[in-house]
Amino acid sequence: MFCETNPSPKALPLRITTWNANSVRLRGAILRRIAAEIRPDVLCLQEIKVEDAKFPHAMIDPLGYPYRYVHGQKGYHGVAVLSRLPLVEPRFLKWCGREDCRHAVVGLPGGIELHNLYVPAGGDEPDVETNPKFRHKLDMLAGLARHFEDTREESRRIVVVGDLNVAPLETDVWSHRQLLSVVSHTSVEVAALGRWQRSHGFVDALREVVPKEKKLFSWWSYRNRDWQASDRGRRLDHVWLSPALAPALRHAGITREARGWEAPSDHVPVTVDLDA
DNA sequence: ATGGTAGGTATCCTA
Repeated sequence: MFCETNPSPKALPLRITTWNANSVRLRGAILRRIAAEIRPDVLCLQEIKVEDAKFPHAMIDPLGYPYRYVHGQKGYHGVAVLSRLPLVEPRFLKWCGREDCRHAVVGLPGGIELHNLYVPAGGDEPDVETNPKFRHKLDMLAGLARHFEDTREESRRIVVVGDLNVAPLETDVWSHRQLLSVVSHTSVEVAALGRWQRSHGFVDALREVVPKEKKLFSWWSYRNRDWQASDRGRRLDHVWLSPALAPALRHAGITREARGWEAPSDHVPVTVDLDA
């Protein structure tokens, strides 16, 4: 369905990868492998866990990403965009009246608007009355839905990427039944994510390519002895395309083996190819 | 039902 039309005679091949690095300063070796083996044109990072002034630019200089937008803070959260292509009007958005660095927006050549997001994990208890982190997560998802609904414009060519910290489908977790009351897969979160997705008619790029019946994960906890053997994963990292951009989708995939690389993040890279 | 590991930071918080 996504190969029927060529949206532009001068379509630009564009590979975008999203990855929750879980501390960018510890991931030099993995960043080198992503640059060499996945070779994205644009690499979106979440949980860089570093303030802008201490971002490891020297470590990234050899990788061929001269255009960078860093939106970080000390210790927690933080997002960054590394690009081979110029970034147009890079900026950040704030949510829930907080100073958290969770959302960067950059323009790419061809009029593409790229949103790089880190949604709160939400703590342990899926109860907004007792757990302020869960309330924050639902508030941010609701705020994003409102924002994209209020600014909806069918011609906008939008890519939303990031760690959205919700696994929406039954096959996005290792056990739907056992995770129904575990934060990331509760019905209230899935509904909130769905409202945001529908607010702008976003297409879930990975599920355009991988059938919904097939299990698909992008995160495996550090707390399992053997992530590969137990395979208790979840799909928390996503790429969405606006309706105007969805026909440009050519491929999408998850670099599962990166979970087994030396000194891994608990998340692996998720990549899409567009003819944009 | 529980605890398991990793990262930032400076004593526990977050995931």
